[in-house]
Amino acid sequence: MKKNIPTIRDVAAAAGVSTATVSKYVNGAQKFSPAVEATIKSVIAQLGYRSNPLAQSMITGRTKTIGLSVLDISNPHFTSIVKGANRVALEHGYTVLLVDTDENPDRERPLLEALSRRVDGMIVFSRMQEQDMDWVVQLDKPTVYFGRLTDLKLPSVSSDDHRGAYMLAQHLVAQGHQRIAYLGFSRSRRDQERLDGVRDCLAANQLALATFDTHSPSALEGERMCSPIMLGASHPDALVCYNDLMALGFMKEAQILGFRVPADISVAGFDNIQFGRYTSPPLTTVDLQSEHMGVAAMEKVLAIIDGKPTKDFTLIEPQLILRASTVARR
Amino acid sequence: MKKNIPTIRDVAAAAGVSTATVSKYVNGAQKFSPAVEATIKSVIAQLGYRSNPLAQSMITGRTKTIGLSVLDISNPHFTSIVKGANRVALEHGYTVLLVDTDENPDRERPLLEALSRRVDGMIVFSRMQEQDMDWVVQLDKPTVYFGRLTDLKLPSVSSDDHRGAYMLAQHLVAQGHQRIAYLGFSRSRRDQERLDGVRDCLAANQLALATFDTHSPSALEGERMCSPIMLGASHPDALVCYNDLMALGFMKEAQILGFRVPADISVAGFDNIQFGRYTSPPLTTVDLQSEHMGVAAMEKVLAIIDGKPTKDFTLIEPQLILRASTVARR
DNA sequence: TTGAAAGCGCTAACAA
DNA sequence: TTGTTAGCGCTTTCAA
Repeated sequence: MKKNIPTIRDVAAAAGVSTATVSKYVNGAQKFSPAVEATIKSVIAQLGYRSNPLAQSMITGRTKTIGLSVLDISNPHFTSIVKGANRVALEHGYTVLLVDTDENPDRERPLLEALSRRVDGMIVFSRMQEQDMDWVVQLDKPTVYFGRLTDLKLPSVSSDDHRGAYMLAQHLVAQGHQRIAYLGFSRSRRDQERLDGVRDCLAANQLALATFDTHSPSALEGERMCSPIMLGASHPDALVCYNDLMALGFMKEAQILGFRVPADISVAGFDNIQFGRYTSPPLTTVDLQSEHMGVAAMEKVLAIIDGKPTKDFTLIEPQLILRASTVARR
Repeated sequence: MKKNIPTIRDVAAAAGVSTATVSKYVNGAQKFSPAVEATIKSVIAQLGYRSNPLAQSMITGRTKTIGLSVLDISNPHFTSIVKGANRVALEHGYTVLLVDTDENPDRERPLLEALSRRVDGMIVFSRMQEQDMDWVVQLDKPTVYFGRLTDLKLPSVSSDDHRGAYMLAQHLVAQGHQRIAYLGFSRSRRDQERLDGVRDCLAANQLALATFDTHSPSALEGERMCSPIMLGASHPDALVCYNDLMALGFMKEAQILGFRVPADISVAGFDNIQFGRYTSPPLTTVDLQSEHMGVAAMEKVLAIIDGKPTKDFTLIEPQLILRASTVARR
């Protein structure tokens, strides 16, 4: 079953032309005499020749591949990002080299360093501190970063987490909630923005904020933190979770503990993952436009590669999605 | 900011040795005199040299990359497959080149043909008919296929859908359900197996099966099909859905229509996606071991590449996950 | 243990 | 329009 894959030389020989001519024909680089064109065409068809992208890439330095690094593909937020980015890549004739760092920061650097040599550009979602990421810039490869950057000179795409959080908190306050709590994930960069957004809004309304933290941005952590939050002397009347996964876990556990959502406690999250629609009650959330973020990031990195103009920073507007997991208190 | 990336020649020159020596050193191909080894080592560190994987690949013909093609990355079933496959790949020093065909069969062939030249092996989840896939074999690239194959000579990994469906049906029958229906997705290969599994079990129990079909394996389709199923002269007392997404959509819509799950109708799906735990009621399902399928497929393709022995066909045992969306009728 | 030399399959000047 | 030639950065005989 071993086939001897035909090379450009085989085609050239069989067609009685030079390899350069075949190369130009394959790349549609110019016009040819009808005779030559016909011969080459038929020889290629007959031999089943296809150019070797590796050899091609080595010379041109372009791989038509974009590296995309995410923290955990099984989190629907990242899945949507991949979905959006992949669609745009495909439309432009690129493929996506996926890297799932599995929430393991130690993996990121070696993985990305290796990646950078095999792709034309990269899109990076990282949990590293900004000051620890200078090496990414040194990689000297068009790279788009997810999130806000203060010093690092990298183009980026970010959701407006502070704004989204503020909007959500504003809504909870307007609904008459008095004892609002935040269940965060402090290892994330975005956690602080969300926390600040909620806190700023509550402060403006003379309300205090209780905070809790988790070890991972997962439903299981939401479940685990439920009893500490709910079974104290008094419990919050509204809980903002770092993301929808946590909110899902929390709601489930709260119901097991005998609490009613939203009667006893309103619950909300971030991301607007599709599954928030299918819980009972459906989940109020801040739509960070994950898929759009993926689209924007891919468009940006492709623009950079093509030398087209593009903004250094793209901020994506969040949207508040109101569902039945939050309810007016008066 | 343009850095002149050092090549093996730069290293050789700076170290006063030949490129061949550097190459051997980098690949740890043999022993060296301490002096040479030390020099090369320090020069490499100083120049920040890293070998160009493209050039390397062109010569060796190995890219350390596995292509993985799925139908829709936003379906958690596929997400889990990717997760499992990616983990194994990483452990073996490989990366995953992801292809999301977006449930578009026309895309598969060109995408896979292009992919095949850039990877050492492929793992393919397809919606194409077996007889239309001979070209995959012709690609002459180690390829593992997801699903059962009758004629095509390709190693494969499959869930035992018939078995899982039978188990689920058996359970529903044992619970005393009399009017069981199946909400399928006939475009999928696996649909027939699941349908047969349910039907075989019901036939063995002298029970009839009503069937319905959908256009896509999605929650939205589950929602859409709810009224046709529930608002006829009589409705089923149990519904088996093609997958969990459909079941989630169906349950939500049924509740909106005023039905209680499982009191009015038991509902079950396939895949055991993590979100089935967070609905009310939580979803009974057949765990097809998606992540394990990804692991098995990646292990298989790597084994083939390494020339290690591996079975042509791996069948993965399903597991019935009982939750509150199904209930005894007597 | 080390190096010289011949490519891998292709592209990119430049000439013809 | 077509061909010649010189590599891209690396590995791999084979000889020293």
